[in-house]
Amino acid sequence: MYSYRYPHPAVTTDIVIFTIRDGQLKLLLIKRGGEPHQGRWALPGGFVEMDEDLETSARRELEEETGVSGVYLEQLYTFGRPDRDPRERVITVAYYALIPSDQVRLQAATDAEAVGWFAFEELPPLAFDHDAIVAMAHQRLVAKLDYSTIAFQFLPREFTLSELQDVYEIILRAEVDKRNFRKQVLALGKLVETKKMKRDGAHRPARLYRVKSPGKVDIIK
Amino acid sequence: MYSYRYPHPAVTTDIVIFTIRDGQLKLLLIKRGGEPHQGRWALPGGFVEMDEDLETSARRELEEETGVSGVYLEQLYTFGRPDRDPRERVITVAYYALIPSDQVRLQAATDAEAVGWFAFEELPPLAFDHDAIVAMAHQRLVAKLDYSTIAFQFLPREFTLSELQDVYEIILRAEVDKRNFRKQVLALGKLVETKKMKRDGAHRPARLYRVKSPGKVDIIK
DNA sequence: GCAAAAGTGTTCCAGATACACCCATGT
DNA sequence: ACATGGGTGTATCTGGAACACTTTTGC
Repeated sequence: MYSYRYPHPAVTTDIVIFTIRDGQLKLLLIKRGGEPHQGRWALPGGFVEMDEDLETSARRELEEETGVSGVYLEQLYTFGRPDRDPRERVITVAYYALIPSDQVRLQAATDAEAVGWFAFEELPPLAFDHDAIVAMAHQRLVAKLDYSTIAFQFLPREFTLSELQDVYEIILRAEVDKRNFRKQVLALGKLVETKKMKRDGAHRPARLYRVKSPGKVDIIK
Repeated sequence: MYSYRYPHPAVTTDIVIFTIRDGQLKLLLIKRGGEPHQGRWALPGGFVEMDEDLETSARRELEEETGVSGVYLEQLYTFGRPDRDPRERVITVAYYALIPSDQVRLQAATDAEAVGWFAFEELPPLAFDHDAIVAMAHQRLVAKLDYSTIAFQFLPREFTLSELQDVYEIILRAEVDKRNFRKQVLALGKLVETKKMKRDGAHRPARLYRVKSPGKVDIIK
């Protein structure tokens, strides 16, 4: 037992994990195994341990659910309405993560019945206030697409410009002009072309590019 | 005594309170009355009560220190390094607030030796990791100046365009072209002119304006 | 009448937008 | 040979930047 002179809230981290798969923006949810909201889908997350940093806690949860590490992770917002969890006062520091589309391999989740990727457009009802967290994460993602190089984080180490354009079109839900897109993205000077080409069908092969400083997200406006 | 099966961190809110006074960007600090960091300057803040929302907690601290309410307040970031407070694990949800320059009247602080406004450019050494919090708040403020109407929050109900321009010049530490500034700010359609003029010296009186929706901060880009 | 801040338009430039055809490949 | 996605350049538009003089007041 741990005792304090004043009441202390519980603190958790929850993570909105985005990826792009099958031409859709998807996010990872786990089915809750216990009460409250048993059987409902929820964001992966858990209690912050006393000797770990908030971001460390989020990365730990992320790795437990997806097996991935070293991906882009950013603190989103802290949610603390007193009634957001019926058990006790729980304040959650929400993060969001972007997983390259080739690194998606789910783990057997420890404390959840099931894990699944859901299209952002077709989410099931979520536990707690997780719909508000997801909404804010999506808003942040869309905003950052515009003024940062965050989109690169969805792609594998080497990728074609068309694949990069797809990321933008899927997230923005809008078509992008190919010539302008290539001009602008190359003008950023953040990409280098490789000597490799990608061949995947009855058409001209596409040049593969990679990011000059992978993992780094730059502000570009 | 309050007991838990697992250890719980303490949670506080700290507030970076900005105002503009004497042609300078200033922020409010309190001198710590107790250990740790006794006698050092620190951000106002305190423990979150179990039945209050995080923003409510921040507003309560704000009102205790400055007597102001109803001002702009926004969550900034949550800081939770395990060693940021030597007493126990303390996670702080940082907010920042903007006080109109005519509403500054300090209260007798309850748990602090002294309270004072400091120019942002000449801050004393701060307690805990408060320098990092202040740096992030300033960065956010500068960024928001560019793509939102946040600057209006520094001004009284009625103000001149020159006063508004001063806010930008002080925060950006750069001169702004008067004609372009007025053109752009009026084109936003967020201001209405009043019939009043401000007379304050041996020069032409200035038209007073007010914000169409005070309290509201719009994204403008 | 002079000092001091308020108020006012136009030109220029750069970056964003719109737009259509040829290329390399697999079948 | 044809279907498929890859790759490329120019003209136009628009919003931002630069820039100087007249007006109204208090003393």
